[in-house]
Amino acid sequence: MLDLKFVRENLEMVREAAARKGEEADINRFTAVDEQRRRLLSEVERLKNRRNVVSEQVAAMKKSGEDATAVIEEMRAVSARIKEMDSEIRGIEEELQNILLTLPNIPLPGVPVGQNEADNVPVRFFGEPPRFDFEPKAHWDIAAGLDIIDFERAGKVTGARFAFYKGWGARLERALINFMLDLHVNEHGYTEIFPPFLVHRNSMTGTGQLPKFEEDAFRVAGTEYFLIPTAEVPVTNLHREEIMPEEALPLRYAAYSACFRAEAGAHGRDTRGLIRQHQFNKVELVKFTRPEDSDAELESLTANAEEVLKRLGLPYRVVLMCTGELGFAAAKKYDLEVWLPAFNAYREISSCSNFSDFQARRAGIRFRRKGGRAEFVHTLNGSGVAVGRTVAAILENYQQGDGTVLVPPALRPYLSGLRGNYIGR
RNA sequence: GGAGAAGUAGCGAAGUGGUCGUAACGCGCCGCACUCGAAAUGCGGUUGUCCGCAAGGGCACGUGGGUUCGAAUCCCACCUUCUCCGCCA
Repeated sequence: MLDLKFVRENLEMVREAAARKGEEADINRFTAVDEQRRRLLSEVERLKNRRNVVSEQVAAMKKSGEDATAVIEEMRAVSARIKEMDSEIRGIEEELQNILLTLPNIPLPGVPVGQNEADNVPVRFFGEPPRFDFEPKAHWDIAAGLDIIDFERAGKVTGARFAFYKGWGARLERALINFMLDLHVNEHGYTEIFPPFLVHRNSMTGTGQLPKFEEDAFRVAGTEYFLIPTAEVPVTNLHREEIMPEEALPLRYAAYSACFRAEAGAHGRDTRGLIRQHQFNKVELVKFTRPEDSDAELESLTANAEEVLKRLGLPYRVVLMCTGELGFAAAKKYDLEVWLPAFNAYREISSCSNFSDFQARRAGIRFRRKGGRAEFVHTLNGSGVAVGRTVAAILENYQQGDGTVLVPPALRPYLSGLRGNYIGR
């Protein structure tokens, strides 16, 4: 959410920033509602001041035994009018709040202006796409051959876009979660969090998933609980409505969670395999920083996520997202894209974003410098990394001509009982 | 699910219809004094937010309603926490 005063004073910038993100900001309606609110507010405040003054007089009159009936009668009318106006103002303020909640964050300087994927800027590459002396298979075919992931039965039991992991498939998934968490906690200095997988509507609003994107989330019928689309939601909201001392910053959390996404509007895309599931596992990195540190912290967060792919020996590239691809809440974003041989392309496996104070303002997350006023923190997060897509990447990049899959060395300590370093031999 | 208790500033806590939330008091924090320095001590300061060019004013005692000329204080509903009982992985 943007600051009310900031929007009022920078209408053109807000409109432009939204346009560059490919969204529309209804500035005219904002201005109309904002002005109406202020008009009503000064009027009702005058009435309230009168009520306060007169109430004091009533007290004094009663004390000295005077008759206050006339003033009380007058105040009855004033009070009724105040009640009417208060309710009108409440309606106006709700509308204003709803407008503010739908204004997208403003991109940071240095973010390339562009409309779509084509305008993103690759900033660095790691590794080489592997060469095969056989026709490489897609991960779902490899998995079927090894009998380690069962999509068909998941369709029977739950529905499309779900999977059963089985045997070494399940082991591989669990090994990756532990490998990633250990790396971030032991070597990168993050504190491990295991969050709730359901959150209340307020938390979804705090991080920006609501109110605009409700159709992308799963909601538990008859409740205000939502299945989390990412651990970002519970972990960022961990410090909602808090004021922390400056020394507490930066806070760095690493959280495993299952993630649930309705994938509305993705019908027909990535229908096979692990790339786009309704439920997937992810290790998420979340940071709270002082405003002046968020830029550097985004770089280190991205580097931390990259380290996962480096150690697994997976070829990838880092892409700086253009304004049109930033999404609603981000001010700057890098995507890590891993090489998938079956797609003959790089595909997103992590998304690292700086949200500046956008989420902090929505969620009321602040800090106080010594002797200063409370300021909003900056929040950042990034996948460190998506586990299902990592499984896909390992299966495809490490597949062998005989249908087996070599396990990357970094993962072997997490797969006790594996004979000969290959799944399927 | 049943019974009970509680939600006030960064934290603890007082305040039960009208000099008052610039919220007593304590802790913490900031400044000053004392000190070679620190501790201890003393003095002073320290909520947020909104409207307004300003002067000034409004709002907020978990949330939302209600009663009243006037509510932290009375009434209703809801949320959260705690204690006991029941159930339970």
